[in-house]
Amino acid sequence: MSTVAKKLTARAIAERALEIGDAEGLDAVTIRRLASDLGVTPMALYWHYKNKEQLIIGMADHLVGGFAPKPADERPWQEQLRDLTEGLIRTLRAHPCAKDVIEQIDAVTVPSFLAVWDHALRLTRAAGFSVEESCLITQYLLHSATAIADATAAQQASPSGEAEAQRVRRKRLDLQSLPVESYPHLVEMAGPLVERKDPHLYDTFGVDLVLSGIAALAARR
Amino acid sequence: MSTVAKKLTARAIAERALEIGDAEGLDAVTIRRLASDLGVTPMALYWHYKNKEQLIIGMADHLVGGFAPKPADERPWQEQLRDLTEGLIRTLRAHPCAKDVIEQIDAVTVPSFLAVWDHALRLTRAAGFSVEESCLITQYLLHSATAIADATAAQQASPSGEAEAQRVRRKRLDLQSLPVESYPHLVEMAGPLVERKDPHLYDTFGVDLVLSGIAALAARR
DNA sequence: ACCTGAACACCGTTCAAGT
DNA sequence: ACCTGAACACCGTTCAAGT
Repeated sequence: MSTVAKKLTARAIAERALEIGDAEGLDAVTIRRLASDLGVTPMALYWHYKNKEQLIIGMADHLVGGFAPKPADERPWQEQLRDLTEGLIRTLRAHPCAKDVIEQIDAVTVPSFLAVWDHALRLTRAAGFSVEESCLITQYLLHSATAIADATAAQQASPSGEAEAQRVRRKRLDLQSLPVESYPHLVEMAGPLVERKDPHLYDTFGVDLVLSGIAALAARR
Repeated sequence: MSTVAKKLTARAIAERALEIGDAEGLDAVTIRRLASDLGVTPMALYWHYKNKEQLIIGMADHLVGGFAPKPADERPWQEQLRDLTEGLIRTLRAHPCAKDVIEQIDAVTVPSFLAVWDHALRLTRAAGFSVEESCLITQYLLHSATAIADATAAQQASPSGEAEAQRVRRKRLDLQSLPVESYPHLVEMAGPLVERKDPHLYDTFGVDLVLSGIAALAARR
């Protein structure tokens, strides 16, 4: 698999793990599979990561490592927070397995994410929210960004990509064959519910949804 | 383990799986462990669920089966949507493993969830949103409700509950020992970020956050 | 219809040993 | 410092067979 015999480093391992996860799903990222791809013994990986949890943290770190929030400036916090959110979404969207990676770990353990989070906290504090409220809002923001990025990410091929398309068709048929009198809206909206989402709608409408909620609460204090 | 030798049904299996998941985390829910708890061979479960994915769907179904949305009434959609959201949160909060269960499957495959979803779609349509927008909003609502419920759920004991408390203390110390000049807010807010959340704050502020975002977008169309 | 037994092809991880 | 080999204690799942 590895022709050049690249040097085995924590970074190289995380990169290969992300490639596998993006192409075949996070479930395919296995210590043994990863080692075999890297032309090495499974145990070799334990030198660089103490266990699989640390490896996934490494994946997350490499994932958001590509994103650095702009430094603080003089614009209103709303604009800066939108910038941050959109940047995060763009970064996460580059990796189909981003959502699964983020879900499996605690964001607070990811080194490269600390700067993003601190920045977000500064903005919500500047908006007038309390400490507890800021914690809630920033966690909520991460959640929402992840969901938005995932809904429009490049198609993730569980097995072959063709099998995935098959599953989508199956699910739409399941929805459409539901009793119309019980679930009128599900039947009517089966297509949009199940198919790949329009990135533009999510980038504008989705981000608006999240940020205008925050703005509304900031305005009423 | 089982003294009464209860009849083995899909329902009994899902219930036991939820008990294990709530007490020890979803990772502890294993076909073999579950079978042993039920006093039966692992293969016996395959009669009732075709594979593990179907079992987890069964768990989700049993989870939200305890919640039925109130029938449509004449109140404004905002109030009805808030009712729905709060009901969903209360239901999910009863199970510490609810979040992990929901994350592992597609909500559209959970029978008992279809009624909830159809109801939510009706309300967003009534609010004037388009088909695509309604899909986005209802998925977003499920996500947010799950996150809110999880943040305030009964403590989930990974190993013993004591080990979990240990992890929390560790993480707070990690945050507090970060360089203050680089991450001033993380250091300052280490406690609130890492500790169990105040249910009241999440129930009011958190739900407000989500619903006021929806209301704001509805108002501007 | 409902369950068992044995087997297959995997996992993550430990521990001692090599270089 | 960095990697290997062998072993342990698990997984989910299939398939044939029992009642």
